[in-house]
Amino acid sequence: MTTAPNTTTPVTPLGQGSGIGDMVGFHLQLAQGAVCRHFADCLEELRLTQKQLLALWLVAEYPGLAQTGLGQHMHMDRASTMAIVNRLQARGFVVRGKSAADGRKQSLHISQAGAAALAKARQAMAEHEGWLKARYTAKEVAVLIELLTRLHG
Amino acid sequence: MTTAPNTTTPVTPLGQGSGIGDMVGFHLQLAQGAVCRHFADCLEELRLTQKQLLALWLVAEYPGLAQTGLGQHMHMDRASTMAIVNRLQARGFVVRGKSAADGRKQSLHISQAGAAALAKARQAMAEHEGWLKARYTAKEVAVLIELLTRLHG
DNA sequence: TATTGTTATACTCTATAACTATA
DNA sequence: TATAGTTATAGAGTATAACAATA
Repeated sequence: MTTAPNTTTPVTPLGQGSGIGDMVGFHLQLAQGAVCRHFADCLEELRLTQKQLLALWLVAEYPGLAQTGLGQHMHMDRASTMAIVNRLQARGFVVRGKSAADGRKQSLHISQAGAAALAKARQAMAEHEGWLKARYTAKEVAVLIELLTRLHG
Repeated sequence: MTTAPNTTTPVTPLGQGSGIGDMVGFHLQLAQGAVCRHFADCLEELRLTQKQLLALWLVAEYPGLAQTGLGQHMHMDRASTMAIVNRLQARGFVVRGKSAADGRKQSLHISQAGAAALAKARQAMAEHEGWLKARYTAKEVAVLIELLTRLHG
């Protein structure tokens, strides 16, 4: 037995019928998905994902950062951090060195090629963030960032 | 040549030095990651991911929904939707039928086991959302949902 | 021709476990 | 003992391409 077709079903992203629209988690998930897709379009040429660019950016900002430190900044465990750094290193964007003070730790640095890629990525990021922020006022952007920071800060 | 160790590097999630903290996309990514991890903890017993629960919930809310319709609600393409529905079907939570009106379309329905799992998931979701919303006032929750809806709506 | 579902394939991210080395 | 890195492995999600069935 089949029911009526749903060609007339309204495509309201998250309906209010059963409280599904009241779940912040679902809204966050869909918003992140939309932003991630647009990010991928903007950085298609550089072939950098959100995670990869964030890692590259952080290594540039904190020269000599260890992998565990990078993982703490990005809220990732050791194995996940390894995977990201491996990809950046394979493309020659990041250099692994030994920490002078603690032999167990890595000392991550951005390479010349990495710095060049980061510079290009920053331009693409500006376009991407412009698209994102176009739907907000400056004050709303600040509010959104503050509210999101309460979740990951 | 190695640089100084970074044991003293402050773990400020997104520093302000190079504008990285001004990127909404990064904040969104980290927030979604944190929420996703807590979601996984709360729904560990049911072994349902955010995507799987959202799909199950939508099928329950729109009986007879086709896979393309489900994909539109969740902003996913056909192949990605297939993967989600396959997992739900493999666990007996969702039933595939043929649409009576359009032979090309599926007619998705929730099963009895799926409804039971959804009921349990709703309780776990309440705990999860409570944890999430504990850091906001009711008005802030409404603002956050509205701002996120502008991204995926 | 266009749409829907399907399969195959590949890549990214995530996580766990076990191992090595260093503290 | 604890920490940092590494490797192997597995699962989830995402995406593209090609194909069959139906409109």
